[in-house]
Amino acid sequence: MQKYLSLNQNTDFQRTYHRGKSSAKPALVVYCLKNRVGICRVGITTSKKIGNAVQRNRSRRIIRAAYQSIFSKYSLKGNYDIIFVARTKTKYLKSTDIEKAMLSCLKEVGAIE
RNA sequence: CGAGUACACUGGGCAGUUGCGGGUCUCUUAUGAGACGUGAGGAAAGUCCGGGCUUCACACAGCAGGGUAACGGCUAACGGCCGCCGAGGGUGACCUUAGGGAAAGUGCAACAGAAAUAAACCGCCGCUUUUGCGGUAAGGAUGGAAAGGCGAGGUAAGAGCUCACCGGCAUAAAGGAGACUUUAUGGCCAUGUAAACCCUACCCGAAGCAACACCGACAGGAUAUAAUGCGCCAGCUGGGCGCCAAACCGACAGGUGGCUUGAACUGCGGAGCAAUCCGCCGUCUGGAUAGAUGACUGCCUUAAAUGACAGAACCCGGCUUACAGGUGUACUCAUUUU
RNA sequence: AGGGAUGUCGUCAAGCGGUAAGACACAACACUUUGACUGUUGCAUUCGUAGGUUCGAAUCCUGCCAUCCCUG
Repeated sequence: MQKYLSLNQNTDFQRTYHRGKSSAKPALVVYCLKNRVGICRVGITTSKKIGNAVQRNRSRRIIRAAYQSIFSKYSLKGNYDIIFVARTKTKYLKSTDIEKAMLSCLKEVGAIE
């Protein structure tokens, strides 16, 4: 079981966007960067482009369920800052579809074997 | 059966696996584990009104500014709601309505038309006579609006000049809680616009939970020497209060409280046409702080369940806007049958 | 949470109740061997949208919609 904290500072988000590796799928976008904090940190971005508050909350919850499922099965190679960005299609998908896309993204980035 | 009107309700349910926030209890211990129970709406939305609460003189005055506008009631309050009156619409159930004042004053009314708030272009009549004077507002084209409408009498021609009916205004009486309604009498008058300025009546102190209070850390600034100073209450004028280095102001960025028992909700009874109010019994029913209430699967109901609109951020009362589908109650119209 | 502004042709815009200026662009014609320049002509199913006030509304009032900005 991978332990993690939530990423909540704007400077951390900006650093990850600028320096991190990224991988994009129609379902979502993943940014990833190694950190020296000693624990993994996860952030989610849902912009106003996604829709109203209900649709943004739905996207956030699906993504959270997906990475919780992944962290219970796999473990990361090190400590990373990971940001998941929701896209317009995200709110129509199931969490299992998101999980597949997320896994392939994380492999592409190199965080998971 | 069809077409409608008004009001109210609903907005999938159950089970399993696996997660999250708050609370209570227990055990460990100084952050973990376990158990129990709980966790978004009718609009939580828009932020258009009103109030509570907090701070500013336990909070003041005048002006300025803003708001509301038939009448009676309800309410903590309201620009809200209920009832009712007037006006308008609909065959009807019913719906809509910013609905005070135009004889306090000012402004505006383009174009057209003779003339637009003030009389005379054509016309009609009389007298003069060959172009004028006087009377008149019946008729004429324009316009949203042309000096109440229409008919009769009357007249030189006409005219509310007189009369009947209708409409409007004033006075009186009756009914009503009142707006108002009805009846009688009178004279014939007064263009429209106040969602133009304005007048009248009533109401409004300001700012907002990022308020505010406390704790800890960081760390700067200016002025005066007891008032003719500085600061505070949106604008102006008053007026008031606080203050002397252990004070004042500004900036930075953490934690705790504020935080959910409330004009609360369920049920029963009573008052009232209703909005609403009163009494009794019972219940505790979100409180996050980058933000919880989720994900997946199966079964059932269904036309459809992946499929209405939509996510609390201090809290209430309204208004407005969005909303797939479904349900109930009362009523109206039309057709057919009895 | 509080406050403010704007919406007019494809674009930029004027218009303080009387029927929508102007510029660029676009289209047609003329000029030219052809093009550019230049000239002439044309181009607003109604001023974001739905109602209301008024004889008359882009303008006044009210409710929505969209966009932008400010304060903490």
